[in-house]
Amino acid sequence: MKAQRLWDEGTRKRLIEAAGEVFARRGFRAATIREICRRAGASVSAVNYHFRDKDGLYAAVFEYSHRWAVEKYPHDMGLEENATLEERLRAFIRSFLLRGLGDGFPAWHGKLIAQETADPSGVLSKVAQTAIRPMDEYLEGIVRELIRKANPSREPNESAVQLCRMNIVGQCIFQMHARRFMKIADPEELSPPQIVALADRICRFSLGGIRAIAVEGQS
Amino acid sequence: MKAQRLWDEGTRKRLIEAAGEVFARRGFRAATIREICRRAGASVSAVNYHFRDKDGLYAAVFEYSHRWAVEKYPHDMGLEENATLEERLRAFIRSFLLRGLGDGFPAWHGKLIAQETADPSGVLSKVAQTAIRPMDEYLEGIVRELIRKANPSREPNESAVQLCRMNIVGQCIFQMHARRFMKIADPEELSPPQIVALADRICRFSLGGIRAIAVEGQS
Amino acid sequence: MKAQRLWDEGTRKRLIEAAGEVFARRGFRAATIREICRRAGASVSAVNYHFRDKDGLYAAVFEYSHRWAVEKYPHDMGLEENATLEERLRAFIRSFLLRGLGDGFPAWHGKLIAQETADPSGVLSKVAQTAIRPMDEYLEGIVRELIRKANPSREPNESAVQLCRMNIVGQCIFQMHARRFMKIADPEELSPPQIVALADRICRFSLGGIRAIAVEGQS
Amino acid sequence: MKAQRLWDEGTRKRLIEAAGEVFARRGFRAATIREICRRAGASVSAVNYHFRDKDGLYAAVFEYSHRWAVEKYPHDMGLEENATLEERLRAFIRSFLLRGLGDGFPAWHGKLIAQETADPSGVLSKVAQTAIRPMDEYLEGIVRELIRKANPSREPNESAVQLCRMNIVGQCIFQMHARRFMKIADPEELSPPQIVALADRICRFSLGGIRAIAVEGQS
DNA sequence: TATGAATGAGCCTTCATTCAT
DNA sequence: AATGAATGAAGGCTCATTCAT
Repeated sequence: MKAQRLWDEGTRKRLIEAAGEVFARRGFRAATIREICRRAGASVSAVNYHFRDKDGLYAAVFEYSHRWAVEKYPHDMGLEENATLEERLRAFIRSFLLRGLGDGFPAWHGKLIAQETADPSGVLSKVAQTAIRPMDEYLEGIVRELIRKANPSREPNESAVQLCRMNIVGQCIFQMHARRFMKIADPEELSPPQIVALADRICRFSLGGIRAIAVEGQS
Repeated sequence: MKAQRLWDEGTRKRLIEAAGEVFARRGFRAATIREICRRAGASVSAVNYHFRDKDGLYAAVFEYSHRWAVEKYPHDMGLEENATLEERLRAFIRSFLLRGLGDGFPAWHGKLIAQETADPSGVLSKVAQTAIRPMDEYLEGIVRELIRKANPSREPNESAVQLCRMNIVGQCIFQMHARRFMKIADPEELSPPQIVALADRICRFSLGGIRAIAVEGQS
Repeated sequence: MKAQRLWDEGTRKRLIEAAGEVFARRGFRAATIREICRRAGASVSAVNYHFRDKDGLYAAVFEYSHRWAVEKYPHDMGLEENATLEERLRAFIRSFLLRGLGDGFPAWHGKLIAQETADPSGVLSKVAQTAIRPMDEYLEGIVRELIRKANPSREPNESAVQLCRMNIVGQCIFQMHARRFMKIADPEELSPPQIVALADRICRFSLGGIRAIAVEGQS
Repeated sequence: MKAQRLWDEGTRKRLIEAAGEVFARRGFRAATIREICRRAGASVSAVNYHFRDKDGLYAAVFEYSHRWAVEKYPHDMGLEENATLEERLRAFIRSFLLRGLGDGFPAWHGKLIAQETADPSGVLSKVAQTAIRPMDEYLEGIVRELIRKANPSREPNESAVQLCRMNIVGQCIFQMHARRFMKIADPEELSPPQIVALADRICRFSLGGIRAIAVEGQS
């Protein structure tokens, strides 16, 4: 009976997983319900039945992957309370990249966000903000403190904080896009250790950048 | 006859310019021939007549805007021969951003590249490489020398060079995307001076990042 | 067990009542099972379970509302045996209009017939005839006698009888349609007294018409 | 060349004519673009190309048939200036019925109006009013004068005028519907002389009705 | 050179229906 | 007795493309 129950929920779940893969690869607009359903082994009407809309399916996928991503790769990656700012930035970048690189559904969420960044579907007004805003603010806090620490003599310039935050996010998202665009690395995805190593270098780069920005206008 | 010639090129040119605007704003897939032709004041068949394909039109637009962009905003922005590496990096970022932010057709090319980065159309296999590779290599050279300069004691690590290059490009492209995604800035575009100022801060950030990467593994 | 029985009939009955409302408002084709079931608080399968078909549900609704209508508004409206022909015509028109105007389920039946008149569903072949034919014949008898009375010198012309009958029905049904089509009256339905008053004027009009037809060809 | 021109316009025209037939028979909602295009020997996209929408096609059909109907069967049917009120009413009813009974496209317009009366498509907000309102007002004027003539002692009661007008229209429209609903007459349509004869009897009936209403409350 | 007419493939969606439980 | 899950058929619409002129 339980197996049955699982199987009953199976279609819905298979639909979400197939959709996650297709949306992540093609983006919202270019993805077609037909392809998704074919992969899921379901009829096209199934989407309408379970999610009402293509929009509804997209929102469901986003929410699903968001929940999953936050659970598996929290922003602080399980850091201890007394972690340094640098450690926290590194953890953040690691989590961000782990969510968006690699294959399989751990990476949907980041890819969806990357897609959404480049070509907003307009579907995710509320849900996307609830997913993205906290992330932004979390990063913002770290950056602000890093700037303050690098230049304690004055209050962090707000536009400098925003600039640094965007630069960091930009570097990460570009990694997600670049792997499809340029054939820099093979089509094969990065392994988690490779992703972590990449994250750490981006962190190092960004720390250097933040400190340079922090002392802007002084030398 | 000359009038004829001019008029002939007129339709073709209006088509390209209208297409540039639409492709830049919507991306290749979402752009429709109808909208382009409506803007150009031409019939839908005109595209197929002049460019054979939607693909053909896209390629033409890309090539056109590329030529235009390189001419108006060369990589080195007219720097003198004996300019420092830092000055050359700053010039490069300025040119990159000037090509992709702002409105009007000076900004098509960057926006096309940004779109292409996020959602490759698959149309630009050859032509895109001819446009993008040289740019990459030019930047690569600057970065390599900057790393060498920051850490003359050893030969620049190749992967470090690539990383820094991608980070710089990522920051720039993100600026192009972000303005549509987040409502950080109004829909109104940045003015050239604002773009230059932004470029200079990104340059400062990147120089800090490059130097941090250059000494990686040493301290 | 009795509770069970009641509940069983409850679902069926709620379905019929919800369907009556929706069919009356939208017509057979435009009505959707989903809307009906939503209103009835039942699952969509319930229709197929209880009535086999959308057709079956429609037939059931028709029969139900017919039975109800005849019971509440009989053709003669409880007239005495010795009522005059004019009184009987007036009663008939009153009952016809009371069945089709006004809101709530007393008015379903007339509205269903009005819909069916304008856009036959093809579902009600037998059942509809059993509902409509007697009504027609009843009216036919009244009309025939009125013609005979108005012109006793000759046997009523059969085509004249049919014409008058159709004219009367046509006037009544048009009242049902008109209220939706023209904004003659507000969306708000007529009260029973208003309906009766309207019926009486249509009766007066029709009596004048019948008499004019009765003497056709004589003056 | 002219033949070509005619043929070029042919598709659009064939579409309108096929649509007129289908809309008249099935109503707006039940009619399908596919059936229309099949009959017209055109692809489904042709509708979109020529009329943008199913709505657009419907509006075009309505306008086309309206223009045609008014031209062929004007309200006054070419009556002379000094025609009596009775003659004018008869002419009106003749034109109304000639527009809606019979087969072929002379009868579309009336059938469309009959359909629209029973189940408003919501498409014809403006165009329908321009077609229907004048007709209504024209009839209204005749009816008002007839009432005044039948009872010169007092000003015609406005609600009486409306009632009579609606009764007349109701009788006519019912004739259009009835032929499909009841099998009173064969599926074969009426010939023009039969239609005229029918119209004249309805006119006689209505005159009797109007006079009865005119003296309402006096005897 | 340039275009209006027309098309076919494909997309999303709705709806009545069926089936296993 | 009743239902949730799932489906197939069909509908309207969009879009890039072709063809004759």
